[in-house]
Amino acid sequence: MAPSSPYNALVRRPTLRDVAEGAGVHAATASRALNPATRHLVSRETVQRVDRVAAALGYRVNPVARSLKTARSASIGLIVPDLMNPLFPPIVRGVEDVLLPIGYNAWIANTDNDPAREAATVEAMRARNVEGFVLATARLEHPLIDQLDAADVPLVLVNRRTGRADVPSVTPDDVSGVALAMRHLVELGHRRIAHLAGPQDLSTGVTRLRAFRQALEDHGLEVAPERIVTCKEWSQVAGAEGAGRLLDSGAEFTAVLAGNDLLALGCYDALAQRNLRCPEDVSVVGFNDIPFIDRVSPPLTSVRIPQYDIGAEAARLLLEELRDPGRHPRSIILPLKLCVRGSTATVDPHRERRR
Amino acid sequence: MAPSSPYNALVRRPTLRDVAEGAGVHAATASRALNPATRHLVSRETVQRVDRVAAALGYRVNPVARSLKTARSASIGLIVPDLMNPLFPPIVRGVEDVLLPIGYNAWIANTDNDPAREAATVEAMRARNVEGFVLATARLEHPLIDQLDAADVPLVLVNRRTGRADVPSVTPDDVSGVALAMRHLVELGHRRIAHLAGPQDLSTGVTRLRAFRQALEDHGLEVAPERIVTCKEWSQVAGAEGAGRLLDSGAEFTAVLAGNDLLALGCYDALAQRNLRCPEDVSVVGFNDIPFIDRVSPPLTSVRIPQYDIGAEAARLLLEELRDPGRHPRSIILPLKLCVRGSTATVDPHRERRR
DNA sequence: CTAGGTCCAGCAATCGATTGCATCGGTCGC
DNA sequence: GCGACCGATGCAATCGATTGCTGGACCTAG
Repeated sequence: MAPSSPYNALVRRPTLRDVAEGAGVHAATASRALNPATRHLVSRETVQRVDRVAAALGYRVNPVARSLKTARSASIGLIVPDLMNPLFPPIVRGVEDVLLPIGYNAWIANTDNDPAREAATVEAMRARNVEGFVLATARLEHPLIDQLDAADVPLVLVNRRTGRADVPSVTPDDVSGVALAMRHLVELGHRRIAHLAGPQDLSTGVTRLRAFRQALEDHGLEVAPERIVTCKEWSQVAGAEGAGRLLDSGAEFTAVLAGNDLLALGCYDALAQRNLRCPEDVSVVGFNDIPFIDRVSPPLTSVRIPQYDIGAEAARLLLEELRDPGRHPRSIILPLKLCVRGSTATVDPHRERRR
Repeated sequence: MAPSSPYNALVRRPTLRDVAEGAGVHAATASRALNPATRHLVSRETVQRVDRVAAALGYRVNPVARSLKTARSASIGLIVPDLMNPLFPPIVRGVEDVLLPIGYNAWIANTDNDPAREAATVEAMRARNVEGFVLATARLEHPLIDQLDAADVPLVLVNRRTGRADVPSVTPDDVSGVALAMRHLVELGHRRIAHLAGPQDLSTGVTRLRAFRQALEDHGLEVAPERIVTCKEWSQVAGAEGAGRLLDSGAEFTAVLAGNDLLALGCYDALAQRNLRCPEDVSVVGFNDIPFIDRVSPPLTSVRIPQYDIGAEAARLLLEELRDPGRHPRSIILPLKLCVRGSTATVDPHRERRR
């Protein structure tokens, strides 16, 4: 159907001009009548007339034109490092469930942990006038975030934070989470506990490691450097590799606190490869309590993070920022709880002596 | 900083006019010089001059303005029913990995299996001039898809299809997949096999059920209606409920073919609740081989779907459609293979007699 | 020497909505 | 009875890029 078709008028999306014409008013008046914020500038009857015509024609504002004019978009960018990590989908849901009902859209993007891809995505979204970002990709050193913050782009970090101070964020209370896990292990009789630490360029990795050390001290246990191994990334493979190093190093321990669930899974692999059993030989605790982690074998004892709430709170925080930009940045720390499952057991005194 | 700040010129994103001015040409010329498709209309030197100025100013085209004018957007919509289902993230990745390198963006959205939310999202995306859709939400009866198709919106369905014929799609070869799974069970000695069927308003649910019946016939086994139970949705809860009905009905069977992995997990739950063991008492086969399903207990034997490839192929198909809209719709069916794991075992002749 | 053609670049309209300012009729207060 | 004000609406510029058309410069062929 050629654009010059006589039926064109019927096919084309109605524009504001069509509505205005139908209602016998100027487009400006129609615009004001349709917009709740400016409706009061237009007489009662005109508003009704315009509304009726708009409904009859099935008029919907063209967001592209509006966005060009207003430099806004009623949408925000939601950037996650890796959608395949089960941690993130629930966060996405939380964000969406808060934003969608009030007419905001969340544009989801995956960076694949690639800063270049992240920069490109953020740039593309900014060019499309997104009004702010929820970022789940923060590193301790994160030039892009510094730059966005400096440019006063509304921003909320989730899960992880950057080294810079005052970017609003919603994060789990990692310190308490580690403390919970450690108390659990100590109560089971473990004294020599190892830590599979996460990447040390991420706040979560650093914070959990620090909290691990602190917990050891709090329980009067020795802080043995050989029981701490750092993994390059939050993945099962890296976890297996790290746990392998730990096991092969000859370090003595009866339990492992893994920096997150994927590392814990990797730890399972390393144990199995060496014919060690969990929890009989080594207890393992994870972090995040990602979906389905209660179904692995053995079911992983893990620190539960309120993933959905993190997303929801982040969305609310961002909306606050959008509504009143001058406001002092606020961060939220959400409480955690420990889910005890089959991967942790009391330490076997016999084995304990042997190892 | 007020918008009238003297530094405004430095702060503001450079526009095409700025570039044109800097290069001493008209904006139209700058536009043509910058656009590869129209570059040939401009003299060599002018192109170079404009390029240089654009680079110096850090000019980037405003996609909103361009989109308003051209009614295109270099982006497509990617609609999934439920991001929390681990099946979908790999598909998303596949789509992104094909589109991003060629300058297309994928706007991801989650419908939460809600047709209203889906319609709203699709409408919002169309209003933003997305050039096409990859839909993972197809139902057999799907008015929205019919409507999009009728409006000649470029469309590719993934994973599921609609009842209407000629919408291009990329789907797994469900029939062969079921055949593989069934042959495996038969080879293990199973003769009485039950099916936890998926929703019958989805092509996957229907196709797999039909293939299940066919496989029974092919192996000369009885098609016993009491061994077929339908689940309302693809979820663990629905699977547990369905398997519960199956187990409590008194139907006799030694193996269950679950319509997908989540149903299989639910089946595990129902078995555990009744103190039945898998695979000793009942073998279970899943479908999709979602991430981590090899880690559950027992590791699930499942039909592997090339999830990433489904996404990638869908993106390629959509690009083809965009490049030459007249073309006849083409669909792709991807081959599957069976991953045999711990949830299936030879049927125990003793138990077989007993049940 | 001129008609016709090619190449290059500018002009101006356009996409669709928003918004500061002007206008106009009418009311109110003095 | 007149200026001030107010409420309602229209006018026109604007956001930033694209593109059909026009026209000038220059070349070539007849």
